[in-house]
Amino acid sequence: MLLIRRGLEPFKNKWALPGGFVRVEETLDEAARRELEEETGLREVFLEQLQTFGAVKRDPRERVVSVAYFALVKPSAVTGATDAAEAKWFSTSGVPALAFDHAEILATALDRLRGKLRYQPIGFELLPPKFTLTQLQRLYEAVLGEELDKRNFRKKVLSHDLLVPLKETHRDGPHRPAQLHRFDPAKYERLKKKGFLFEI
Amino acid sequence: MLLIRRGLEPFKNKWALPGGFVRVEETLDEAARRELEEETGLREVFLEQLQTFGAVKRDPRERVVSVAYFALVKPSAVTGATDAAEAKWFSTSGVPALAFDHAEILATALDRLRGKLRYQPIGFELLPPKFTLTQLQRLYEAVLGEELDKRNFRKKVLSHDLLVPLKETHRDGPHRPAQLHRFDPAKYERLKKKGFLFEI
DNA sequence: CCAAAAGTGTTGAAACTACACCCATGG
DNA sequence: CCATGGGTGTAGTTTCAACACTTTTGG
Repeated sequence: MLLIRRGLEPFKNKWALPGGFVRVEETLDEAARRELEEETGLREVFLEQLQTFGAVKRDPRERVVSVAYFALVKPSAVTGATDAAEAKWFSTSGVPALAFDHAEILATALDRLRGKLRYQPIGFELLPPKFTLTQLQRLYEAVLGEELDKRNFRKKVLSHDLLVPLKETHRDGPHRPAQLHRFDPAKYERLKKKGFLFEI
Repeated sequence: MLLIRRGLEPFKNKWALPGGFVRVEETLDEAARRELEEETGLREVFLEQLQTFGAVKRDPRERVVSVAYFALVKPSAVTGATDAAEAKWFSTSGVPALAFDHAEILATALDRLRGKLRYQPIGFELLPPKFTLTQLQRLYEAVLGEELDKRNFRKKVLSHDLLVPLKETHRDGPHRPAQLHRFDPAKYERLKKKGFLFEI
């Protein structure tokens, strides 16, 4: 996940989720996209409203209600040109103490991601356009936090008839090169809309 | 669903979802519970944040962001003493035109309810403490909008080992009386917390 | 005795789990 | 030639869907 180090009080020098204020003339979704682009330079990523946090004292200065969003972003795609003073990618296992109630927000986001991954094909947002089945499996294992059986995983994924094998292979070290795949865009969109039937 | 008829402009005399403003010294959840109690007199019901709606012109007067909640309430439990000038229960099939973007909010809530019903035991919030398996099945059919096979439904529900058959029966017309059941509270709470494993 | 809802089992198909070996390559 | 990850098939078990008749009661 992408965190920024706060430059101002309160919680000065603590890590926090990136965020900002909604403008009067933009929707919540637009505000989230704008902030994300300011932080990462990325557009056109998966972005979804997570939940709204409204505990009374969550900001010690005054009452603040935050509408949290979560985006799925490939770290490799972030070119480094960020808005914030200091921004850094963290893995789910090595999260530092966070400012405000951001730890709670993060936990909620992870729960949601794990839940969604099981019945929606959102994992693919995190992969490059061409990928190997092993990369896809590693992604699922990272998010779900458990190991998956290689043969069963492949059977399941391929049974959805969503992946197109490419003519290219991915060479990576002293072993047999891996078949590259991409999504069938039409089928992918249909599944994403309907939401249904993924489950690994 | 419970709708109220608006007494003031804008959308005067249109039906709308019940709602109100969050106070500075209360959380969002507290505000939702307070409003619900003012409308229906009910406390201790299932209540969950749905989503936050923030389109720019959703209220023609000024910019308003609404944090929508949905509650599961037995209409029979509402004693009639409501806050609003006119309140009425509607079925999902006979919804009138709604004020603001409330039709969108309602559609979102129904989607969520249908989704949740499949993997969380929330349907039970809508039943009396003692109920028959047929009542439970009717509830699932109403929410999911499809007919279910009686034998398969019973097998599935009973397999969760969540229901306790009572000594009483439910007499209701010229036919065999139905066995009444209640939930095993401990198992029910555990399932509700964990969320997992329901699926009909 | 009749109408109406309650209650109950089986079978074939499909999906899931567990599991072990050969393949192609770079060094 | 060897170490490394890529790739493949099967069998036993479990779960799912489809389907029809008997039971108990009130009128």
